[in-house]
Amino acid sequence: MAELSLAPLVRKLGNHVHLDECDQAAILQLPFTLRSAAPLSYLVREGDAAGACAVLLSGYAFRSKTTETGARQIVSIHIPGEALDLQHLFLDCADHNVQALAEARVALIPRAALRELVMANPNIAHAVAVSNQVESSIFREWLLNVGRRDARQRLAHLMCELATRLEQQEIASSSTLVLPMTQEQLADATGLTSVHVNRTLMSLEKDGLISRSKRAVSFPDWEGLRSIAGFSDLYLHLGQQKAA
Amino acid sequence: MAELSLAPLVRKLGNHVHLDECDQAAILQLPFTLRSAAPLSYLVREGDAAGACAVLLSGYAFRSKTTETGARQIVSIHIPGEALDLQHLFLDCADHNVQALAEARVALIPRAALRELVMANPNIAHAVAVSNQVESSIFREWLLNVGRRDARQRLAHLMCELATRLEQQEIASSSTLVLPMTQEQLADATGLTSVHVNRTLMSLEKDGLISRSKRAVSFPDWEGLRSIAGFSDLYLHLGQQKAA
DNA sequence: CGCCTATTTGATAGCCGTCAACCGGAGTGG
DNA sequence: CCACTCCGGTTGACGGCTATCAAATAGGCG
Repeated sequence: MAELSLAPLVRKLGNHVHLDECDQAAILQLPFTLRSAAPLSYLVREGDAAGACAVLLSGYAFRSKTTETGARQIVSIHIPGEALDLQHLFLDCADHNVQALAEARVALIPRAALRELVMANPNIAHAVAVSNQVESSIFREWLLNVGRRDARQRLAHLMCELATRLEQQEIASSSTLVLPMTQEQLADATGLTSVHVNRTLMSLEKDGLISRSKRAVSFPDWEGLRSIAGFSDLYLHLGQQKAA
Repeated sequence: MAELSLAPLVRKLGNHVHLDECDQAAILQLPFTLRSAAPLSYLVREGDAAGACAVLLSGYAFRSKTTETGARQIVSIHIPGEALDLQHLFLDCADHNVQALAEARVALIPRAALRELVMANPNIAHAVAVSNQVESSIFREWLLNVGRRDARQRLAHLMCELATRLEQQEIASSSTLVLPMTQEQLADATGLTSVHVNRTLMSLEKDGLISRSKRAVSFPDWEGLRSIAGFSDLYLHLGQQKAA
C-alpha cells in the first residue's frame, strides 16, 4: 500500500506535459525524506518561512485560510501526486495553511534540489509551470462555484471535480469516491455551513444523484449529477500532452 | 498619458523579484504590438487557442467565468503592468474570458519571444513564476472573501486590495481609488447582486468608511475600512525582493 | 460502557436575492 | 436647444436560501 517513491508526482506532472524517460528518472532520483502526517496535522502553517517542498504520496490534504473572525475557507483539496507547496519554490512566506486530511504520507523534497532540477531541465520546468497554471484554473472554477452556484450545485460540482481528478490519477473510479472529509470540511470548501451541507447531501441522495455509505460516495446517476453541477472538465486541462 | 513601452511590466515583475538593468533592458526590448481595447471588448475568450500574451499598459481588465445557467463570476481584476494571459504560455486553451474594463491599452507580445526570453533568463523566469504565484495567492484570498465574508466585508476587502495594488504600482494613492466598474461588475466580483452592492456601498458611505463621487471612491477612514474588511496585505507578497 | 466527535433533525431568524419601479446623467438626433 | 433613449444607480416590497441555535442520535474507540 505504501508508496515509497515519487512515482505519483511523475504521473501527475506527466498528465499535462509529456515527460520522456530521462525526465521521469530525474524526478524519481530526487532526494526526499518520508513523513507521515496524522489527520489534521499541519504540513505548512500560515506565516511559515518556506521550507522543503512536500509532495503528497498517499492520503489527502487541504489548504485553508481563515478570516480575522475565525471563519475558515478551504481553498483546495489535494490528492496523491500533487505538490502541496510548490509556491514555496517562489514565495518566501506561506500565506495559508496546509493540513492532512486523514492519514497522509508526504515526501519532503529539499527546496534546493527541486530548484536545481527545474533550472537544469526545461521540460520539467514547463511541467511544473503547467501544473501551477492548472491549479490556478481550479482556483478560478472554485471561485465561480462558491460565488455563483447554490448549495446543491456547489456540492455536486465539488464531487464531480474530485471524482474526475481521482480517476485521472487512477486512484479511484469515477463511480465511487472515498472522501474522508467531514461535512464541516465540505462546508468550509463550499462556503456553506455543516448543517446545510448535511441537508443538501441528504437531498441529493433522496433524488438518487448520489448514494452514501459512511464517507464513501457513489454516483448512481453521474450524468444527472454532472448536469446539476454544470460540471465540465475543461478547466482541469486533462488532455494536454505537449512538449516544452 | 499613453504608455508606449513595457515599463509597467518591468515595474510589476520587479515588485517581487529584483531585476538588474540587464534584465530590465531585455524585457523592454521584447517585440510587441499595441492594441486599444474598447470597454467590455474581449481580449481572450473562453475556448480560444492560445495566442499572443497580452500585457495591460493602461486601463483595467478583468477575467470572468460563467456557469451553465449564465451567472457570471469575475475572478480577477487587473491593473497596468499585469500580464493578462501568462497562463497561455503554458496552457493551450483558455478556460475563461478576459475583457477590458473601460478603455484599455495592451501590448501583445508574441508567445515565442516571451518564451525564449524566459528560457534564456532564469531571473526573469523566476520573476514570472513569482508573479504567477502571487496571482494564485490572490485567488485564494478571493475565495476566502466570497466564501466566508458578508457583503460589507467583501466590498471593503475588494476596495482595500485594489487600492493597495494601485498604490504599489504608483497608479493611484491609497486615499482615492478610481474604479470604472459598474455596481453589477462589483457584484460579479464579490458573488453578490448589483442591488445588494448598491445598498452595501451606501451603507459603507453612510458610516463614513468610504466616500463616493461617480465611480471614484476615497477612503476617509482607511483604518476603519481595513478593519471591517479584515484586510492584511500579506497575501500580496509585496515586499519580497529576492534574487533567483 | 462511557466519552467524544460527527451526523441528523427541528425551529427560527436574517442576509441577500428577486422583481419592479423610478431616477438621473450622458449621448443622440431632430 | 430640447426631446428621446439608454444605461446605470437607487429604492421598496417581498420571498427564499442559508445561517444560527439547540438538541437528539449515531458511530468510533479506549
